Amino acid sequence: MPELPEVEVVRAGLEPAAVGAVITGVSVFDERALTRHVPGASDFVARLEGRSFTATSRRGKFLWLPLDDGDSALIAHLGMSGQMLLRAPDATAERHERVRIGIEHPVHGELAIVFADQRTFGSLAVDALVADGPSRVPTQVRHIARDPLDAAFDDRAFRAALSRRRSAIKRVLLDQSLISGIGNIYADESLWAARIHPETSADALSTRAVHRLLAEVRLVLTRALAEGGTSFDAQYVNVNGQAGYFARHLHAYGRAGQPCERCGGPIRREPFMNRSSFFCPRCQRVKPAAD
DNA sequence: CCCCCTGCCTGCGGGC
DNA sequence: TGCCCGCAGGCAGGGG
Repeated sequence: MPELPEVEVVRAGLEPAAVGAVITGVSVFDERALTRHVPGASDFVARLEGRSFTATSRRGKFLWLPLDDGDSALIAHLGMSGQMLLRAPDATAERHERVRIGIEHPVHGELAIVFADQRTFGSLAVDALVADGPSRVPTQVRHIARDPLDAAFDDRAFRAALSRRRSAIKRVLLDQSLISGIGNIYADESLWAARIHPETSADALSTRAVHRLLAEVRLVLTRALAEGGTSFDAQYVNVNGQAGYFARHLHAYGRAGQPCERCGGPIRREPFMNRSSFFCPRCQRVKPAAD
């Protein structure tokens, strides 16, 4: 599923092909892929054709490519099953192809950026860039917090925010307005690594436990990125259609009933926010470990 | 502000 | 074999 590492793999894959490329044509096959672009398909197309991409950027699970008008960007959110694929300009349609953006790159020549999405939770848009401190972000990204791999992420402010929250720590990790880029998989993996029960009240975590958790979040995300992300099925692939390899390194997520690799006890699966939490009830206690 | 809930979608696999 | 249903889950928006 596309969380921070997967979106970053896609961003990095688009970068060499997209930056400096001119948009030669845009085809919208399914308007549901433009739910984030309120003015509709014809406006979307008009704002892209003839423009060039000047960069690629990402915050949390949002990625965007600024345009050469200097004031707008193509933004993409992959939802659960969105894919951004680089294809030959005449490549046959993908199974769930929603949008195709033809580009001409000064070095790589003609290419197509294909947005395919089985469950249509993802979408594209052209959005205005607005100031956000020293940087500029699309308006739709303004409310998204910096992610834990961002140098400007404020650990102290995060800890202070946790101390004011009584929600379960896992729920807080999934709140993109507080810390972005973490989804169900990496929340479970980080909590397992930090030995924190997902239902622990955020305000019950010691300063030490918060630091441990942040360190594990960063380790998990960094390792997953190095492995090209987590792929369970065909839903997550990079821009060349290849799966990532981090699934083989998961310690908790998807391992219900299998032995915890730390203590040997069985990993438990529990319903959580209309999905599941995977954790080790023996080494992840509701009370944070006193260390 | 904080918290909680719902709607948005499709494909797959298990159960009968 | 074929049907039904549960499940996967990020995010926006609205109500309390």
